[in-house]
Amino acid sequence: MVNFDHPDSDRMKLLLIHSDRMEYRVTKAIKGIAEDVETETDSMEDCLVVFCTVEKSDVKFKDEVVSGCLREITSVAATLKTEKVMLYPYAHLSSDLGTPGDAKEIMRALEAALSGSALETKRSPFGWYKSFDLNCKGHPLSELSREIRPWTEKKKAEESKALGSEKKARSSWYVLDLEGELHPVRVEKNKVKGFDFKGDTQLRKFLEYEISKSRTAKGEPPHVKYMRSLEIADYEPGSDPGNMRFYPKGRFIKSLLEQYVTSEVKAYGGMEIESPIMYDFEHPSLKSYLDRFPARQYTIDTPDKRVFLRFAACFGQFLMAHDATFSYKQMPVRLYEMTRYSFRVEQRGELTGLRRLRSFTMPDCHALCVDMDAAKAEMMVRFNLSRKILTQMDFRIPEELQMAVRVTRDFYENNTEFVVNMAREYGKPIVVEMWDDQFFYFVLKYEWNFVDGQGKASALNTDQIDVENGERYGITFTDKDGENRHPLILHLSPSGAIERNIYALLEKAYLESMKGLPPTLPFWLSPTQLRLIPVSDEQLDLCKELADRLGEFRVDIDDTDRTVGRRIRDSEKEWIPFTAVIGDREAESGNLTVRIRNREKAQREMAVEELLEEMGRSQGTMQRSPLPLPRLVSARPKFVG
RNA sequence: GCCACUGUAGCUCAGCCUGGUAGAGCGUCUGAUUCGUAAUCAGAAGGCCGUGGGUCCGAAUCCCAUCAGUGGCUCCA
Repeated sequence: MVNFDHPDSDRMKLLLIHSDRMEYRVTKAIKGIAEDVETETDSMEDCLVVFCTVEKSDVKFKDEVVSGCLREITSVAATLKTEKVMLYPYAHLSSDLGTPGDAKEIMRALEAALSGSALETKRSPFGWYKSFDLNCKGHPLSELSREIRPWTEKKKAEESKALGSEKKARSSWYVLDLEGELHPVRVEKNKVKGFDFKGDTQLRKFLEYEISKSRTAKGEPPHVKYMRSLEIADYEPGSDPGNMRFYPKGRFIKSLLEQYVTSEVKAYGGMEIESPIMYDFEHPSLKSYLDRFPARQYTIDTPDKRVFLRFAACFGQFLMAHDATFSYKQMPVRLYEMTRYSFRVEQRGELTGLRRLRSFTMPDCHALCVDMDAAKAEMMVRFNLSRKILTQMDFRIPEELQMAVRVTRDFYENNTEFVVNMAREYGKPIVVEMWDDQFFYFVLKYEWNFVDGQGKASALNTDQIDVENGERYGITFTDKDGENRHPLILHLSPSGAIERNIYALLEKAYLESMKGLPPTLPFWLSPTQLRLIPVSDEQLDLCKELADRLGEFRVDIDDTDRTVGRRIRDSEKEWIPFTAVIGDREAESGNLTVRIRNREKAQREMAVEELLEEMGRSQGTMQRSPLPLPRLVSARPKFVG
């Protein structure tokens, strides 16, 4: 389905002949479409004759087609060392012609463009039957055909336009401390200078990653092995790179995270909606938005049009907001969607494991605000929402995440107090990247970044103050004075991509293991929370009873025909937080001997009630969900190795 | 997207340099074992050597292309 090029029929076709002499004579006008002619005959010597056919779909991308043709013709002419070109409209290269009117327009534009270059150009008239004499030089390059793909041309043009604006985006880097002092930072020998990090190596590493491009990575990131050995996710060679498969345990973890984030955003006041994943390239609002960015969308052909896959929920929510009626009294209006999926065609070299994907699941919550004061106040509400969500996912804030604010100089100078206050709320110094001009649709965005063991930084949450799209999408609200105004829009992803949360959790576990602690997942996300191991078949029924009694948690039973030691090992390799061996002793006493992961060789005898309490404390108030796999380990397929 | 490296059994890898019958451990299956906190024993099955071309009497091995993965660069709405 995914297809970057037009189908074969959707191409401007050129046939190029390197000729000693070309001469034509008009014979009969075709009624209704013939151009006026000044001369009935014309000729050219030692030239490149270009037969051109304008196809139906070229019409949508006239400029791109003309510039593509110009590029091809001038390049061929240069190769052949000729400076003369004869354009010859030739309908017979296509079975899907454009209209004569469009064809004439494109032909004329092409003629003008060629004349504007160094080439001497003639064109035979459009809409006439003609006779012609043409000889061909006959050398290997004297007969060539070219196809101009308007879609590709358009993409190239968009890319260069957007990349151009990115290149111009010059920025300065600072660390903002809690006293509100802005410390300019610079790079010397791959080390960041200008601020005393006072042992906050993660913040220092983050800055080094951001501005000094220093990379300490060796080998693949550790989460890749974990994601496979824990049967969470895996590469899918049958898809496009960056599109992963999720095994039952991975789907389960992802699903719990999705449910949790959604429940928090709803509690904050986000109205959950659902929007299409694909959008029309030719929709005017979308078009000008896309022009802002390099073309990194998946595109697909529908039976009737060419569409792109969304890269966030912006379009769906903005188009919905455009048609909604609301006033300052209902604001801020908060729209929310857990996008499964958003798509970005990230560069091949940037795709590793779960850190960055081409299809990903991202919560996206927009708040429509009446003015800048309201936007700033709302941003702080969401700031705390993000903090709660990421804290519950087990990230320690501010220690484990590094905050960066990207802001225009103008906005910073007028809102210094606001930014300083954000740093204070965050609880430690933050990185500030300041642009001299506004290149994107927002004047301020912040994000919290996770720095992994290899020193690579990835943004988790982010929120932005968007000053453009209210107008671009024609979103309006009625203000107190009865006037219609465009809202400011906040773009929040309170957790960032869910897949990236899993990446960060796994990398965090690896960092723990480097300190000599067993790697773990948060209790509430562990697919199995308690494993029961019957010493022999005789205890299997007792295990089933116990599993039922502990049924508010996810309990499974390793009934395989292996030694106890081996089953303990398997349980530890699965990172199961609680493991209990059930033998005659337990059958008699009614108590459990529980092995607790994440504590130094903790092995305790406890009553069932005690264990329930202990697990209840670990669970807290977090989402619960039943076991995603058969309760008996012997009944499970193995998905990886 | 660019440069480099890698691709052999479900998994991890040896074999490739120097072309000539495809190997190990783990996992799986079968049998034995009913076991007390990180690997019970024995046997068997399992391979278009990523894919497509080329060179050669002969290719896992040499050459080209392509796909996939990894590192670096670039990039990250």
